[in-house]
Amino acid sequence: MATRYNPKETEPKWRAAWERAQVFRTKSAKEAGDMPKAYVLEMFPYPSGRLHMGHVRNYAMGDVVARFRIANGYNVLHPMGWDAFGLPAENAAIEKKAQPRSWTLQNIQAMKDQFAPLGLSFDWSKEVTTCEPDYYEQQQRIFLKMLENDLVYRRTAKVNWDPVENTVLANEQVVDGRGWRSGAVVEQRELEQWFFRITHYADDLLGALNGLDRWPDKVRTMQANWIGKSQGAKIWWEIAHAPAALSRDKDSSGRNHASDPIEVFTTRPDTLFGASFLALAPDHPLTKAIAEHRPDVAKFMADCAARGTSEADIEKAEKVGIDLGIRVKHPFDPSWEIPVWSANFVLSTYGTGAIFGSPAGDQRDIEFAEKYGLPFKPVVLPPGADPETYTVRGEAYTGDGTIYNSDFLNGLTTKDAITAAIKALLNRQSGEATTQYRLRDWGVSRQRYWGCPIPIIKCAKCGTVPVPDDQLPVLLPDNADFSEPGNPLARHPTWKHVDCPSCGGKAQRETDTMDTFVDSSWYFARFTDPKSKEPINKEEAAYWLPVDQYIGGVEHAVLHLLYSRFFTRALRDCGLLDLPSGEPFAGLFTQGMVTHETYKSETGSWLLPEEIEKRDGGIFEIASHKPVTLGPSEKMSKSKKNVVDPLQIIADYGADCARWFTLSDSPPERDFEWSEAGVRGAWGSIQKLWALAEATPAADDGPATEGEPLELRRLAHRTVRDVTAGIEKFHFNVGIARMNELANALRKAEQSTAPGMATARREAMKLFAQLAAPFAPHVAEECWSVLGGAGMVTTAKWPAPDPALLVSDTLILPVQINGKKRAEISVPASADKAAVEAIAREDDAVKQHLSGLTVQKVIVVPGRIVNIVAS
RNA sequence: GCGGGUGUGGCGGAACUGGUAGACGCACUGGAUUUAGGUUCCAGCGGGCAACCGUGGGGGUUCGAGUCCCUCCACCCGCACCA
Repeated sequence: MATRYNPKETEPKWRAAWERAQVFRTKSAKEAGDMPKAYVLEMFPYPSGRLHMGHVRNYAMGDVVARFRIANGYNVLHPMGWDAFGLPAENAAIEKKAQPRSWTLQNIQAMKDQFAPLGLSFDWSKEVTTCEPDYYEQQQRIFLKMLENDLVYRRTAKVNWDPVENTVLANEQVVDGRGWRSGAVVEQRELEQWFFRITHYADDLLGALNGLDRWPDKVRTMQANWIGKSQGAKIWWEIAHAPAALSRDKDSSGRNHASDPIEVFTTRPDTLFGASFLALAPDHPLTKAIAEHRPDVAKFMADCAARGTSEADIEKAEKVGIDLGIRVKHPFDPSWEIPVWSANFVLSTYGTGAIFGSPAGDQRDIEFAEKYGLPFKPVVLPPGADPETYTVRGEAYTGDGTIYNSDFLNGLTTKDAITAAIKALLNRQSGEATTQYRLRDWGVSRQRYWGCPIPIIKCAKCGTVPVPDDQLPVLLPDNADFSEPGNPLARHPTWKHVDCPSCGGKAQRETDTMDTFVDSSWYFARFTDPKSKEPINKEEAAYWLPVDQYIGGVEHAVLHLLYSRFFTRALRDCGLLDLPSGEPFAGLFTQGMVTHETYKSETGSWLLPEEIEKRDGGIFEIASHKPVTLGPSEKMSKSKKNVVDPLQIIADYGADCARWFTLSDSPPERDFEWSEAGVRGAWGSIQKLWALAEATPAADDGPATEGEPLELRRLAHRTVRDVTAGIEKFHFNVGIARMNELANALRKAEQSTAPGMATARREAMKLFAQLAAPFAPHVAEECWSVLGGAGMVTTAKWPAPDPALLVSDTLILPVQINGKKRAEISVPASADKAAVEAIAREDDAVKQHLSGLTVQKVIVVPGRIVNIVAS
């Protein structure tokens, strides 16, 4: 008699069995012998304290890959850890009067308990927690090593300053020019900040993207755009005339604004003869210098600084500028004087913060020149245009063409003119070829408590002094005061006061902590030996890295992945890591989000999925029986209440069902729509798998070499082939579809009494259990056990399809007449083209369709199709 | 504006290098089992009475196009006054 599969009993049983047998324990490089290795990693979570469906989907995918590799005889590293520093802990500390540390550690424990029932194949002995001293001590060591190697430096930089919170805000925390929490208007402030010299690797980070052939193109493109390489020229414009009031003294950077040339970057030196003006960023040092004696320029600067930087603001912003009263000499004609303006559309953060305007060839320049009546002429003649009549008004021409109106560049193509112009600039020592990047150095200073302390001591006498190695880690004090805004470290009564390691005098600690992106930029290397006394165990890391398969959300496509790629290069060049390529992740997969329908009550408030019911073709609120408005399926979020609690699903249906469902239906890279009906479908699949196993005969009944039994075996082996390929290609949904087909066939086979069918069913069912194991591991173990499989299915050798069973002796071929399918014929697999054609011509349906027609041509594609062309 | 992606039944989606479009699942319909079902099982399920028509629209290459080429449209994502 069939029993119902009960995950509540079965799932804990098998998790305990895996634990006892230590099946997920990773072997070290030494222990592994000649086993192939596979490092499978999902992006580690922030310990919010609450597991959500996105986690389930992410970790279920990684688990399929990891379990598949284990079954294929790989030494697998599949670790888990916690990205545990960051703002939410400080917010909790403020709201709940808890300490960030205890709040975080509680959350970690809670989430560990929530992860447990999923049956994931983690080796918990590799656990890493970034807020623990054993982790951040090593991060401080890395920081100092990078400082030694000139990959870390300090400079003043502009930051978003919240005057109420007394802290720096990340760009993401500035909403419409105001602090996201305080609502205060954010100021731009100059602060001393620590930077990682990521730009040192800009070219390599860009070039090496080509080699990452197991990364999504989308992510590679996004990174390439982010790095933003452009080739062009620097041009030095000699000052012809500067206002008398402009200071003749050198400024702090050693620049004399009244006489030193203005440096400009351009990608279009070919348009130099079309120059109409120079424009400086409003916060360019020269603009500032002028502003000191020109109130109108000072006001212009202030207006620009007050203007929002959001996309919408930029869209609307009109181009405005102000003449600075300076004139510069054209590099190719010193008698030609060009006015220098400051303009709001010039960014101080890109290039040199100064441009030359060539209005006929640039849309921004033409708008600016026309607005202020600055004269200009076209210098690029589009193909086919008449030089006598060609004019440019309103709309710039940015395409290629022939250079004219341009002295020695006349007649050259755009491309040749660029080369010629750069050569001429070099000869006159007024410019040179150069490459610009959009990428900027990574500012890591945060005026925050809950982060990795920067291991630096500031001494009035000795400057910035690294904390000596034997004094690491610089521990966070555990009695931080969050009762006032600002950085608790900076106002802590004792923590920051120390003696200078160099001179022994009174000194102060750096009170900034590191951006949490630093923590996640090297954790994958730490996982290879999380207890190491070195930052990274070089031997283990050399064995395990790069990560063979990394899985996570596409929201990390740029920052996290770029920072990590930088870090592995920096670690390598500091001698801390043996990874010649510098690439941390050989394979990357970015999965989609989990979405759910949204529901709104009559009163307009959002409703939870469990607050509604669907009946009679409508949706109603359970409490009030009133109709509910169905909204689009969106990413699960608390604010829209379209969330489903994984713990509840696991309690109701079991982990296998939740895993199976999140992996079915949608391709993993796309969004996945959670639905109650879908879970029940998955529940049915799990029950069916168990029912089929239980109904499988206990003994063979002779050879299964013909008829239905043979067909079943063929299907089973095709399923092995297709599920294997599905896992390797991340087509989990297709793999599950193939298994459903096998399940349907096994169900049919229960009705058959053909001799050999018991043999075929036993073989097919065991294969099925093995194939299902990475997806639904608990029920697969239970099936394997009832089928009499040896050992555990988790460690059983992954099956290989029998090639003989992947081919048939007879084939069903479609027959087309003039490209339209008219018949199906059955032919021996061994039949040659002529024989297939003969069979096709004999077919009644074919004969009928050919009556009255003359056959022109017959195309036979062996094993595929027959197409008869007739008229 | 630049870059990337997607478009196939009522829905999610299959379809290897061009070769039977709609696998598998959901929803729905009919039937059987059951005291009952949000159970299980069986069957049907793109449109059209049919010839035929159908993979966002239009054109093309081909014996044959969801797949290749041209063009247009819609939606999504990333970046953005980047010189």
